[in-house]
Amino acid sequence: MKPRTTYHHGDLKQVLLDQALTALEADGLENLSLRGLAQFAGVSKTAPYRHFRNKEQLLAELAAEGFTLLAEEMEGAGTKGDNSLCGTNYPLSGLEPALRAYVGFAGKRPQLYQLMFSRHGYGLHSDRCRNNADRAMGCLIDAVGTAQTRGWKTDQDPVSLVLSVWSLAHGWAGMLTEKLIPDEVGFNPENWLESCMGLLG
Amino acid sequence: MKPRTTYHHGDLKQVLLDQALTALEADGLENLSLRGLAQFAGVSKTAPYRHFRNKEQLLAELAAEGFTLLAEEMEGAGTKGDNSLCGTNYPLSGLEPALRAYVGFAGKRPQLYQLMFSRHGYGLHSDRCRNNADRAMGCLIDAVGTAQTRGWKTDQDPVSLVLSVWSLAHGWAGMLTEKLIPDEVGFNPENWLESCMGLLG
DNA sequence: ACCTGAACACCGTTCAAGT
DNA sequence: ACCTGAACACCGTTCAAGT
Repeated sequence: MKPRTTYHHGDLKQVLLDQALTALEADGLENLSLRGLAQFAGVSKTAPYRHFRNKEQLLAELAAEGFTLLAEEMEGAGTKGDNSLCGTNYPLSGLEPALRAYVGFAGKRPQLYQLMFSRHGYGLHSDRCRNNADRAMGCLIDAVGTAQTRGWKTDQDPVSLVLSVWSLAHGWAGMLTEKLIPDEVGFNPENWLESCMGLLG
Repeated sequence: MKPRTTYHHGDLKQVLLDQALTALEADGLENLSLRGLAQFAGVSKTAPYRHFRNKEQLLAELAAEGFTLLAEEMEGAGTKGDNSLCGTNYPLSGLEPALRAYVGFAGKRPQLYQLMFSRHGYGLHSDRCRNNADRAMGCLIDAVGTAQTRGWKTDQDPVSLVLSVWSLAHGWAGMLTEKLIPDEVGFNPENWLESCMGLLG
């Protein structure tokens, strides 16, 4: 954007990643180009190759940043059960804030969410992705486990139950990020969460 | 592929669509090119523009074909309740085959499923998409409605309930098409359906 | 009514060369 | 250690011209 005075940029890698996130959310993955990012950073078209093996690796690092954000959001959501509209003694009181945080993240950063969970293995290859994905999943696992100790769906296998609950959250996230529900229906994250809890409860 | 003898192809539009589906499932959307399709059909790079306004419109027609397939699959699934492992008098006996058909479609044609439900409005613009999507959704609505008349979740709003059930199915479809669950977990459509019914039941 | 060829404005990526 | 410029092999798309 602004021309620089030194031959070396100094902070190119992070600028490229930051701008990649901005451009991703603004224009979508299909309009994200390495050349465009380079131009924004005021650098030649091939300069990004000094910091990323290729486009895919840049996207993988972006996905890794996304998993870090998701983990922080989930861990800060109070899944221990202090944040529920239904009262703290309700078995699902920890699950509700966890689902709210998860789907809220998808709603705030739809394109990043889609990138993180798209095939191509953006979310699989790096340890950083895996570790932070595990942190986020850990919140869900804890919340489901707590609910089971309080008598919820005690006949179900814990692993199956977590996967089913995650499916529900991932599905709703997909409907949001892909804009599948017409505006006329008038649904939003909060009233969906309500009907979601109704389905689970 | 094979060179043709007449100046006019005769069947170009459908050949392009057929090959688009084949190439989509084989190599993914990001590797699907109009020029590649034209070359396969043995035609110049610009010939496809005689049949489609642009690449997006070809993809939209492909998505429309997908919704037709999905509707047929769902309507043939016996959602009236004759096809359940749990017995025909179980309230959810119609929901089970509907979910199996829906997720089965996603598992068989993952890339087409993703295209149909991706943003860009591939699934929104044409009436043909909408009509067939409505047919498929109708099966789900019927199955949920039947379950409610048999006493399942009678306190829930029918529309919310359908959306939640659809979220669950769409979420599982996403996990399949995006290969989110490691093979080690050993999950497949059939044992997921079981745990899914456990969550709902 | 349908197909072609040249042309334009984009891509990702490689590589030898510059600082 | 990092950045550049030319070059290559791709894209989607337009348009005047061909059959």
